[in-house]
This record gives sequence, C-alpha cells and structure tokens, in this order.
Amino acid sequence: MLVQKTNVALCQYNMKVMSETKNYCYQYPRPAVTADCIIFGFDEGELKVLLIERGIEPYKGKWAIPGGFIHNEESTEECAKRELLEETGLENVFMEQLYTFSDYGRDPRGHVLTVAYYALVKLEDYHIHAGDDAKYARWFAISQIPSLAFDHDRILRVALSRLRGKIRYQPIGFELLPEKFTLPELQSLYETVLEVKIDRRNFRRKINATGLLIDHQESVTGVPHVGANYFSFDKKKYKELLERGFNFEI
Amino acid sequence: MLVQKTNVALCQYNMKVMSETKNYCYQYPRPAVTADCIIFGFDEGELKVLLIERGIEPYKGKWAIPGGFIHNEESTEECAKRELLEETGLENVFMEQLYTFSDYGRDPRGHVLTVAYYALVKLEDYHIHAGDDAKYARWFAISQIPSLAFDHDRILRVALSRLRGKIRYQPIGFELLPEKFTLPELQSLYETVLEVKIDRRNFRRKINATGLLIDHQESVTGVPHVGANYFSFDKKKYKELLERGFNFEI
DNA sequence: TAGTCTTTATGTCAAAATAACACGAAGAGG
DNA sequence: CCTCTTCGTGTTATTTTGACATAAAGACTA
Repeated sequence: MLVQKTNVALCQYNMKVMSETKNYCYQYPRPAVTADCIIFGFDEGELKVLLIERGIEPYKGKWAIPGGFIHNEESTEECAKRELLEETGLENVFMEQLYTFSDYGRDPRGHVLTVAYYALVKLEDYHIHAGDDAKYARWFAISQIPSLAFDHDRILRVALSRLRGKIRYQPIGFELLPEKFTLPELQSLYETVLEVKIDRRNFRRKINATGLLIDHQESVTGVPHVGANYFSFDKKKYKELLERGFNFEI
Repeated sequence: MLVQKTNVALCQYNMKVMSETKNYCYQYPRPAVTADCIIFGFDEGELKVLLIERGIEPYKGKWAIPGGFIHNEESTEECAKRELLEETGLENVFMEQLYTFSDYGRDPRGHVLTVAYYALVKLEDYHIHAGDDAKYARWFAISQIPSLAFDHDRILRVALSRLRGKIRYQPIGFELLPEKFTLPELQSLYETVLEVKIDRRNFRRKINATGLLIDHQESVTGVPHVGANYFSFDKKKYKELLERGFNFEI
C-alpha cells in the first residue's frame, strides 16, 4: 500500500513534469540548438558589430551576439532571420552561414550547439527601424568590443576572418554601404576591413575595370571641397556575369 | 480505486518508457544532430568519394555519405572523426567543417540537423587500413555517383564546390596525394578538380615560385620514358610563411 | 643494338596587370 | 579673394601571365 501510494505520487510528478516542463523525450540525449548572428555595419570609417546586453543568466549583464533557440520544425537559417528581425527590425539583409560550434562546455546550461550566421547591414536602413529592443542593443566598433558572453569572442573572430577573406572575392562589401555610395567611401570600407592602405588611383582603376558600378552623375554637396560622385552596384549585371563564369576580385 | 490503479499502470509505463527508451526529456523540442563526412580521394587521375550502402531504413540499400548521430557530450567534430575512424579506419587526416543542414523534412525520421565535414585522404594510406566495413563502403568516381540517400546529393555538391574553391587558395591538394608525388601528378590533380587544362610549363613555374616543394632528387622508375621527379610539400616552411602573412595561390 | 615511342624538363617573348607616383580643379569658410 | 581640403585623373616601370617547341631519357621491339 505504501508502495502504491509512492508510485502514484511519483506518477503524478512524472505527469506534471512531462506535461508542464518536459514534454519532449528522446531515446538518446540531444544538444539544444541555437542560431546566433553576427551583425556587421559600417559607419564613419569604422566596422561595427551589433551586440545585445543579456538580461538573464547565464552571463547576465554581459554583451553577446544576438541569437536564440530554434523553434519546432524551424531551420537554423529561419531562426537566425527571425532573431535578426526580432532584435533589430531588419529583414532582407545579406546573411550567410558562418560556422557551427558544438564543443561541450561552451554553455554552462549544458550541451548547446550553435549555428552561427553573419549579416551585413546598411546602417542607413537600420536607423529607420531601430527602436523596440534598442535599449539592450548597441553598435560597437570592432576595436572596442568588450569581453563577450559564452564563446562569442571566438565566434566574432571567426566572423571577422570570414568577412576579410570574402570581401576580396565576392561583392559583399556593397551590402555594408548605402544604395548610393562614393568611391572614397567604398575605398575606406576596403581599407578598414582589410586593414591596408590602398592607392586611390589604382583602386579606382580596379573598380572601374569590373564595369559593375552605375554612375549616378550626382555629387556630394555641402562639403568644403569638390563633392565625390555617387555610384551604385549593378546587381543585375553582376548576376549575368556570374553565370558566364565571371570572378569578382578586388 | 480504479483511478488509482490506472495511475499506477500509467506511472509504471512512464517509468519504463523513461528508463528504457526515452530517458532524455527537455522542455522544448530539439532536433537530433548528426555529423556526416564527405571523404575525397584521388586515384588514377580521378577524384573519388567514399560512400556507404545503408543497411537499415530509411533509404535502406541506398548509398550515402558516412556519418551518424552524436554521442553524449561529443562535439560534431569529434563525432565526424569517430565516424571516419569507424567507417574507414583512417585517423589524422585533413578534415574541415563544411556546412550545417537543418531544413525540416530533410530526414523522414523527424527533425535532424546535420553538420557536414569533408575529409581529404591519401589513398595510399587507405589501402593499408581498409577491410572491416569494406563490404559496405566503396569509392565512386565523381562522374559516377549514384543517387544518394537523404539530401546527400546536395551536401556532396556543396563539398565539391568548396573543394574547388579552396584548392586554389590553400595548399589542401597535397592532402590527396602520397607523401612523395610528381609534378605531373600534382598538375593532373588540379586539372581534374578544377576541370581545366593547364600548360605544363606555366604550372611548374607557378609551383616553383612558391618555393614550397622539396625536391627528393629521385625519379619514377619502370616507366617506358624519362621518369618524373619526386617532390614533397614543405609543411613546416608553409607554416612559417603563413605567419608572415603569405598567401598560397595556384 | 638501333630505332621507335612516350613523357619529362626547360626558356623566351609578347601581352596584360600591377604598383608607384603628382597636380590641377572645385567648393566652403574665413 | 585667399586658403584649405579632398576629388579626379594619366604615365611609366616592373611584375605576372599566357602562349608556344625542342631535346633527352627510359623501355620495348624488331
């Protein structure tokens, strides 16, 4: 009788646990899965990253890369896009998978596998949408990143190295500039990301050689010197060239 | 009393389920996680891939990329290495993370997230160790790959495109050749992987310019023509140059 | 043993790409 | 109107690339 009573209590406990907190049971252990997204921006000659301040444990109060656990039946890419939208209000930005981090011990809550993405945003777009969660989100210049939660320092380093490697061989730099930009801006972006100094004339020659910039015949005004010309990137032409085996390279 | 009896039965069932088959319960659903590995080899002027024939459902009888579910507290990289060892007996080969696939619906068993890796093996090593599971594993030339289980066709395409992109900018081709190889062999590898024809003299000039080949002053014998010289790749020197900012490029 | 066959190793030249370099013009502000 | 700042442009020397042909060596055969 005692046994039976114990069983019943245990059973009720099991039921409660299963129905309220642990509905999802598997034969083998599974890591939890998150998608995190390093969001790069470029402003005032500086490469920046959007970080959020954690409001809960673990690492409460620390800065971290935005991200979160995947929902049921959601792919990591959908998750990363959803998180980006929730955190910044941004949609339809350049986003690409970066790397998957799965070391046991990278998260104190247990085994957490994180698929990291990186996004490149035009800060002009961001200014319009910011607001909602803005209290907890902030742009940091690359040179002024605080120490981050989890292994996010490492993720950021990987993202930076990917960005540096990729910007030379694919026209992703334009994703960080306004729709219309000047050649000095573009050059400054390359110099900043790659940490090199480039000769202005040689840079222009190379860019022109691609034939992928549309000249808007329109200049910067209100500056105490001759205003630079506005250009935009010819995405359509690039796609055509791509299909014919063209390789972008700066 | 009836309720109580029912409860007890249910409880016992719960206990059984939890202890025997579903020990691992979580508050939110989690995808299962696998690590799969595309194993490339190069032999007789052909790029090859090691596939295994599935012995169980789903896709029983179909060819697939080797891989499996991660164990408790295991990282995906450890898992990929373990699977590689189990399937082929190979250790200490070049292996790199490729991409993570997580679309719901890519596996009929439910939500399965796969972190794909690719490995480059020297077939001379492989011949020594092969045996155990060899009945179910087979090398396929890239041009003769059958249709594969799950979304493994897609994974293979991604791996091929990564290999093609990377072989030009990093010295990974050497991982596919024996320790000592000839320049004609190396050229044939590049021609095969990149699907281009390269001028022999220009190729040699470029390779020599890197200064990364060690000449073994030793030639192929037993061929009805002048034997090609053996070289090996100077890994130590490459690492030194890397740290000084050197960029490998063919 | 001389001839044939196959594949290796090598150098030059023309064309293209890159790196280095300086000055005049335009706009704003004092 | 003078000054300051940054934009836009062209030439030359150097380096890199791509195209191309011939002589020598080893094995087999007649």
